[in-house]
Amino acid sequence: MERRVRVRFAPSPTGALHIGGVRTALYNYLFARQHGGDMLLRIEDTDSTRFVPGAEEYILEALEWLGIGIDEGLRMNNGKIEAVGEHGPYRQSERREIYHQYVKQLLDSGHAYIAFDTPEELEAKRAEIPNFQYDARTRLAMRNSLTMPEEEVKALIDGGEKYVVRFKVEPNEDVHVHDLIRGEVVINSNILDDKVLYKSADDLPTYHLANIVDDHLMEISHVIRGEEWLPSAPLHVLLYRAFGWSDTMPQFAHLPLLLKPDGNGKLSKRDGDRLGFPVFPLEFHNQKDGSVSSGYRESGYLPEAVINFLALLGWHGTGDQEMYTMDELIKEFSLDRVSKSGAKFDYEKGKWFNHQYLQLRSNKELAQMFLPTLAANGIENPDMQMVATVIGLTKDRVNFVPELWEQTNFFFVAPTEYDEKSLKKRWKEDSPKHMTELLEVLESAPSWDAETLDGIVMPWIEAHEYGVGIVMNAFRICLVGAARGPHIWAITDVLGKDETLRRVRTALTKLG
RNA sequence: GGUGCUAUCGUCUAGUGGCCUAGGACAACGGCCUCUCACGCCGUAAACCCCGGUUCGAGUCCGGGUAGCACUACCA
Repeated sequence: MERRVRVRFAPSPTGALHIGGVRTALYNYLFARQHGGDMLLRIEDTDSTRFVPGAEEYILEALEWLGIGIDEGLRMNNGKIEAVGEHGPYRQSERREIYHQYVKQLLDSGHAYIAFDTPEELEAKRAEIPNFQYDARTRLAMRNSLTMPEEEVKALIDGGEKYVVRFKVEPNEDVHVHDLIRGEVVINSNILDDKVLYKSADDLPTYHLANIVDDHLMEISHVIRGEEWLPSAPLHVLLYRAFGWSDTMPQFAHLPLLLKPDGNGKLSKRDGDRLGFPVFPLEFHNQKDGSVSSGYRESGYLPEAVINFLALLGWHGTGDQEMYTMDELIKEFSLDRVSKSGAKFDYEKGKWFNHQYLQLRSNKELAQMFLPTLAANGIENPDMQMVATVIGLTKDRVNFVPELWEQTNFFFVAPTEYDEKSLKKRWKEDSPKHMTELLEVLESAPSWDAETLDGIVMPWIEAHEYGVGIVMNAFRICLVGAARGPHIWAITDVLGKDETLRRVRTALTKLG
């Protein structure tokens, strides 16, 4: 009775893919891979009014960047969207005909009915009656096929009257939902309303109907989605039953929500710019309202860092391990180790993860990634060997690739001014004298490498009792422009003899 | 308002009745390293929501309370 594991990620193309959605996709992916099953991607675009152009491409591109592979449905292939699989189409807007027959099935079996109440009428009703709900207690007082003669219903439809199909929820029944994370959840059907399943206005089903029909037809075995869906899970159970699909109903797992780092509530798309960190994987240019939202990729995040960070927001392995590769996650992940409570989004930890993964990347690779930042600072066609070297010297002090510039700028551009604080603390009365003498010592260096320089400079300092700190810090200011940076001989090594001496002379002129 | 879910350091979490004088990580703080700034290393501070019950024994099980969150659309 073991069923092939088939899971799906089914976003709506209503904008950029929220980071919480990314985590849902990730958990689905990990679960599928672990069980040797299939990960499907389906687009749920049944609300034509909320469609945002470019959102679909964005979602697919984001998943591709993160390494969340799609086995079936829609996916990116060389920058183009492709559909793979035998259960298509994978866009709900292209599945109209499929839904028609299932709407009819429910209508014919008496599990659903046609309703003509307009949105305005319903709004008025809700204003008039507190806590109004379209259900077993009220539907007989509304304009629907339960209260109107068959001929009238037909006449209205033929006359082009807009209508919806509602699910007929039987009252007072305890509906059981078995959740893989939360256990048994019981909800009485009285609190469920007769949900709209289909709207004739745009000839499209609503989420609930489309979702159940598609999951059934696509042979989904496990529905792993956000906790916001838990309240409607009983409705879905009832729908499976109405269709006669109870025996193949997928298992449910409702994931804890991602919460705002400050205050309370679930993390929303707006929190990103408000709190100063991205809530989207990629930068998104909303073609509908012209807004631009920052993304993890553009902020300098490595995909593996985002994956690791997200994986641990709501899930934890058996030990104290924090660093996980995707393969390790696939091996270790399990739904019963997913937390039940919501997780506040901790951006600081995300930065730490990126720092860790940055150290794992090769200097050569990082040099390539650093190119745009260099270009932005006027450094074109740099010596890549040299770039890799300076990155090796400084990468352990940054969290993001672009931050490398602050650490390495002096390697590319000689200081034109000198940091005042450093000067005050490290540039002493004797410094000009020391630097002048140092110049001579360096000139006489038989070769230009750390060992040699250290071998002649240190004894010279000692012989005159100048103090290592005093001399070296002044020297550092000449080369860097401030009291910071890697080991001094590492700097001279990259700069070379000519440039090193030139910088000391310049400093001598400027600082006196 | 109704229904549901949840509840361990500031944050993410470990903990499935004795191994818990509650462990790890991020952040914070202190120290070490050192020519500087960092990194790194070492250390410190920091939590079982409350009240009952079960039990020889409860962070862990049960009940109640409280709080937070989600849902309550012809949105997903």
